[in-house]
Amino acid sequence: MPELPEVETTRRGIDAPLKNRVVSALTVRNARLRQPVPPALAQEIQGRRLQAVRRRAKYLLLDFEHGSLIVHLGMSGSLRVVQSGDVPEKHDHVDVAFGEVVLRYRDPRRFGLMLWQAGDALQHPLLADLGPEPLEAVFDASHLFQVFSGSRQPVKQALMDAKRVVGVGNIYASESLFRARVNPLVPAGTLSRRRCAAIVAAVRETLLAAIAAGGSTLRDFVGGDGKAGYFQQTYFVYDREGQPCRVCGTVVLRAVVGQRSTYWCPRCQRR
DNA sequence: AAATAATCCTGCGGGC
DNA sequence: TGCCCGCAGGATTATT
Repeated sequence: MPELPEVETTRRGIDAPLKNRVVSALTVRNARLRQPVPPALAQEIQGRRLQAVRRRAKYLLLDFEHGSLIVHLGMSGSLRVVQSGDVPEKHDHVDVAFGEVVLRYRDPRRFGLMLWQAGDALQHPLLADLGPEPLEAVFDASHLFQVFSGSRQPVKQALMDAKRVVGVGNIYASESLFRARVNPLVPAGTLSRRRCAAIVAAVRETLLAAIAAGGSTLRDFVGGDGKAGYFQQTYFVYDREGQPCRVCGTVVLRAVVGQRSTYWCPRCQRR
């Protein structure tokens, strides 16, 4: 499911082929996403030139000079660049045509979003209150220590809270805590600054490794026919309940924390 | 105020 | 084999 690395890989995949092209048409086959695709979207973007594709958290921002098309892939969304004339399939809900080149949005579960924000995209209510980007310098041990202080939430859950830091979803929360050797059930507020530093480093490593893996195993975002944007990775603990830890061989455990499956190695992550 | 539950939706795997 | 059930997951909203 698209976590930050998949979204970033998507951004890189679609930016080059679409940048500086002018929108010729918008086709909405099914507007019923998590929120409806705005009826006025076509008139906002038609005839306008795409300046760049940015990412904030797991949102993609397709910037035009007067505003941005905000896209979220939800659980099952993907974007790919196809040729006009390529026949859409069942869950291909939206096409943004740039002449012969078409950005095609597919989302079987329709948890995704496609919205318009005039002016500065970061002012949109969904984006305005987000925490720092995990790959930027403001996300550091002091920040994490500060936003964890006083919290009795399990650190795994706290790490997934977008007000504290964005872009750490369920898979990479477990993976990052494994790398940091921190037990996911430990209350966030009890972690020392030093252990917060370990988590910060681990989050960065985990996300960067996943982005690199996405880059290297990239299923073409342009043309082709595969599942755009998803890449399979080898995980340390995620979805490995009952299997041996890749580091020490101890059986990986699973628990539900804040309604989400959480995986860890009880030996590598003792506290 | 903070923790927990429910919600949106479809595909898929397991059990019978 | 086929059907039903439950689960998965991101992020918001409602409820306790």
